[in-house]
Amino acid sequence: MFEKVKSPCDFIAAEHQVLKFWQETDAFEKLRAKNRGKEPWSFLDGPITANNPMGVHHAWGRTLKDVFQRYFAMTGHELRYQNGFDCQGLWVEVEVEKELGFTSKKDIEAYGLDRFVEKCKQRVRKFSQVQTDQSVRMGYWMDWSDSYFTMSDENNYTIWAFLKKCHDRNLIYKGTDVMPWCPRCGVGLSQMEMHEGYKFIPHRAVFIRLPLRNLGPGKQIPTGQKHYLLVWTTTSWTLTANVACAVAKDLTYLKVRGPDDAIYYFAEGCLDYQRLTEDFKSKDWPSNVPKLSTIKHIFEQQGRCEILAKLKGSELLGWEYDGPFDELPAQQKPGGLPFIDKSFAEKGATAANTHRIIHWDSVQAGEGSGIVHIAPGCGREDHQLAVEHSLPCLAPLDESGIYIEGFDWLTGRDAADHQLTTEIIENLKAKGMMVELERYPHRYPHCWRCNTELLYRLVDEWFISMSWRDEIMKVVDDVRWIPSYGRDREMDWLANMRDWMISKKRYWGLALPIFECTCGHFEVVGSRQELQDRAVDGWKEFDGNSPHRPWIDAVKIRCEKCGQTVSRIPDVGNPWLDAGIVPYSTVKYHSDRDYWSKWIPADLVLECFPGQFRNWFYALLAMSVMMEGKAPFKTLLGHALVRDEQGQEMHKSLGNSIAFEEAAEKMGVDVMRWSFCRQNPSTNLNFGYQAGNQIRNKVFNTFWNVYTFFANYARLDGFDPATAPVPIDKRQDIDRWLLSRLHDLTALANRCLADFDTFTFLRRAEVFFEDLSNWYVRRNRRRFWRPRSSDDTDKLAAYQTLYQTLTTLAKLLAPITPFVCETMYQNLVRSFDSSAPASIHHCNYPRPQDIPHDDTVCHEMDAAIAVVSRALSLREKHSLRVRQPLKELIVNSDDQRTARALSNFRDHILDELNVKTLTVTSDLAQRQKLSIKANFKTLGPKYHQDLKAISACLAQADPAAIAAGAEAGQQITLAADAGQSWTLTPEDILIEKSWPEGLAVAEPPGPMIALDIQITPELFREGLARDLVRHIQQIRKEIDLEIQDHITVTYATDSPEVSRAVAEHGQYICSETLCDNLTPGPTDDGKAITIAGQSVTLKVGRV
RNA sequence: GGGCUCGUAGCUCAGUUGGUUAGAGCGCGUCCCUGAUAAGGACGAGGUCGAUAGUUCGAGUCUAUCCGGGCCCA
Repeated sequence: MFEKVKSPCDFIAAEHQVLKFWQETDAFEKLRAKNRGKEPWSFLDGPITANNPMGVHHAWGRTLKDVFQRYFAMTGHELRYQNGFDCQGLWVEVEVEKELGFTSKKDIEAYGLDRFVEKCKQRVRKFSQVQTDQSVRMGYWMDWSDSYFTMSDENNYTIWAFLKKCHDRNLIYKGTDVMPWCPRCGVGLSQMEMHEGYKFIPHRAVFIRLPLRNLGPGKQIPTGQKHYLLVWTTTSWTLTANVACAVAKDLTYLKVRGPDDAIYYFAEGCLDYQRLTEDFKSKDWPSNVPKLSTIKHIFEQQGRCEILAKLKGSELLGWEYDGPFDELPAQQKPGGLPFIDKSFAEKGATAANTHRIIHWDSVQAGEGSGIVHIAPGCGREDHQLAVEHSLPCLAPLDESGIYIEGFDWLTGRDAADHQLTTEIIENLKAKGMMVELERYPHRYPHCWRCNTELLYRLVDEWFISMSWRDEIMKVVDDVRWIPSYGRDREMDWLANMRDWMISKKRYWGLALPIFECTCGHFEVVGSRQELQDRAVDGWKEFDGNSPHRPWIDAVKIRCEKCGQTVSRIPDVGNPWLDAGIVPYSTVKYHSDRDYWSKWIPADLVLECFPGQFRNWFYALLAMSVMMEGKAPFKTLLGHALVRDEQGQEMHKSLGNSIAFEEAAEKMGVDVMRWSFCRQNPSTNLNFGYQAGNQIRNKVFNTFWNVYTFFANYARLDGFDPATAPVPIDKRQDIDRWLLSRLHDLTALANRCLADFDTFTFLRRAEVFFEDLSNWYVRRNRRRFWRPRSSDDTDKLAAYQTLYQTLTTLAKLLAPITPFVCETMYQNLVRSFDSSAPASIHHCNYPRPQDIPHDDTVCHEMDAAIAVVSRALSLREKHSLRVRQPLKELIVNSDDQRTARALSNFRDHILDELNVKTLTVTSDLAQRQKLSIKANFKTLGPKYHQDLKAISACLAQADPAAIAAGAEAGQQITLAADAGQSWTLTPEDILIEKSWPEGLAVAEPPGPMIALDIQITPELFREGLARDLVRHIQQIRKEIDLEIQDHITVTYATDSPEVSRAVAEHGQYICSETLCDNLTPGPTDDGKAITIAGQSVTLKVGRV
């Protein structure tokens, strides 16, 4: 027997009950057991960073992952259900540093690497547990005892194997490069990480003048003259490392007499250039920063600006100048600093004596002066230019952004210190080099973790050469990308990426198995065994520890080349190595190759795509191509970002982010899941409680209310789902219609979910709920209320139809909203059939072929609904409430289908519209009253005097006949009694059509229908009776009666109309309201109501 | 500068292989219904489908160019 169901439902409380139920009944394990050995369906989970609690944005991807896993389980597949945690890397270190109150790497070293790494591991364990608990709450079925951790030994050693393969192909190298560097983290940022932290902020920018030593070798500056290069920079600290200046050959430069009557050189295009005019208008422009001046303006302010000559950039090449900080020892150090180039050193080349103008294609006129200050130790392009033009490099900063030895008064100072910038500017002023100081806002990179402004440093790091990118690009087309432009994104990245920088000078992460000897030779160790075999020292200290710093650092090997004892490089690895190796490290690649082949390539990878084309997807593809020459997944589904309700990015600092737990307990997990699944994954999701409420009202309340309606009546009626089904042809058309719709939805659900598209499915499901609730249930309520009788076949048909629909619907939606579907299933199915699967998630997914479909009935219903909708519109237009019965609905139909539909669904249409009769006709238009008139305009000129007679004659004629003739374009002959006759052309007749009084008509487009809106006194009284019923029902509700309770009603009214209505329709009123006795009488403390302007007092009592 | 992507109602978005009158939700307005009821429903206003040109019998849909937004790369 069904349990009584309450409405509305406390969905959140119900979710907790279901969680308990699953846990107590081991539901997940039973599902696994059921599917073990079946065809595999392989999902590969991208590791979630176990560094913080998960947020609602994680829940999107995890919901989709769960949905597809559940679907493929219900269609009889074996799954691995392995969740992954990303554990290693700087992001964890940063959080641990915060916990411990550290501000620099020195703090970590002082604290002790072993303790620090242990703290990192603890943090990962803690948050992996938090995320596990959260995931369980959201109904994510995974084997939570078997999650993989990227910090595992297996994961780390498998990366070693990958790196070894790379090294076997000579792809690993150590390179120096200038890279963005976070002085706080003491670490270089990869190309991948750079993108995260650009911010529009103002810096102090300077125009300086650098005195020319000559105008090219041998061309002296005329005595008495001063010639300057005008140079501009936003990072004045880099001026200390200036080596050269760059111009573009083809650009035009001006020779200008400027301040101090000196000669200045800069690009012509810069003279009047309005810098950052667009940005100045934008809302991002800092309010305290004034608009930028043009060079012309600056010069004129300082005295003069007189153009003396124009030169091509090529004419400036080779000119030599005095650098801004040539007095620094570093500037005078042969070979540069700190990476001393021997060949330069031998020639005595210093930065200071190298200063000259070089060519660079990228120089443009515009921002700045068109003469670019080049500091090869402080900029990536600068460094490349230095290589091309054989310039020494000065790299002034250490890893904390502090000036190294050799920079005199700057040494030991922090380059990012504002005070230092001020001092540098003062210094330039004192040397007479300052021209102008300004504040210049620009997009400047920041560390995406700690928000520190980045610097550019010359460093040495380890790289994997990507010379083999073609091999990776080849497998990109083996993958199905959803959305399809993902493929192009990935290809774009692969075509443009630089070599992969894999080292980081940090502590918690993959220990790069690179051993570099002082002799220059380096080796890559490919496994733990290999390391043990080659260890000459430290194995004992290491053995028993995870392959992390500091323990791994103890192990030494012997250099193959020179025999020296060699240490591992201290660097740790890029965390995308950790995640990219997962299809190998977590799927027994090394221990069980058959198992691996069974699961890889995975059928599906599903992640949030922003960023991942250059991160995880890239690492997966690259590493797998290196390992096995193929892509490790077949389909990739990417989804976009979660925004707040207004479409703003969610940020804790903005106060608009929603914690997962809060959403779960306030909105409910099923609602959350629905909102994720109904979203087109390629567009950002605006997530919030208002949207959630909408979904709960629209979808969940509707679903629940239909379920409640069914369950409570079925319970009262003793409906038994096991009763032999009423044959489909013995059911009503509307039953066949509903089942056909269910058939269609089932087909769509299978098609969509197998194709990883929840969104199309759910949009259709929402329409289905509408139809189910607002059409099927509303239309069939009376079949369920009907008292029991000897022939209950029709009632049974209704129960069975709705029962099948609800149980099928629950199963169809079980992957999407596993909680509410489970709740319904337990009551609808399990309460009767203890042999049914214990959980809905153990059921087979519904198949369309098991549900009947009748095409004709669907089309007919569409036609019937269209008529109803038009008729309701007519009622609306004429302010006729539906409770007021009307006499007749006339539908014009000249096609068979509509006619058949109207006859089949006649009762539904009449009942729905509260109309007495339905007439179908093919000539509704004929009911229009035609009137014809003479067209005096055309007749006048023809029959001057006869007009009156013609007019009289037309008034006598049969309008229909005349109009028909005129419309057919025929000539019309009129004959008067007097014997006169006229021949009229169609234009001579004016035809006017009007509908008879009392008929409301909906004209084309759309089916033409008419409603007889004349309300006779009988109809009016019937309307009154219905109003009374409605009010009595309302009172029943107010005094909390059960639906099966009987009542007595006493009423009092002065209105003879109402009294007569009661007299005529008492029977009807009583049966509708389960009233045993409806009598006039005293109604003390009764309820006063007004119906149709008449006041009535009602008193209702339970029998 | 190059690549990708988007542009449909006030807002958020659907719109299948080109095919009658371009849809939904929210908001707004006017009502209705109520034995699903702390809900629900109907109707209405609101659109040059970013612009222009082209292909076609027919373009929101295909092509080209331009304008505007976003993402990515340089």
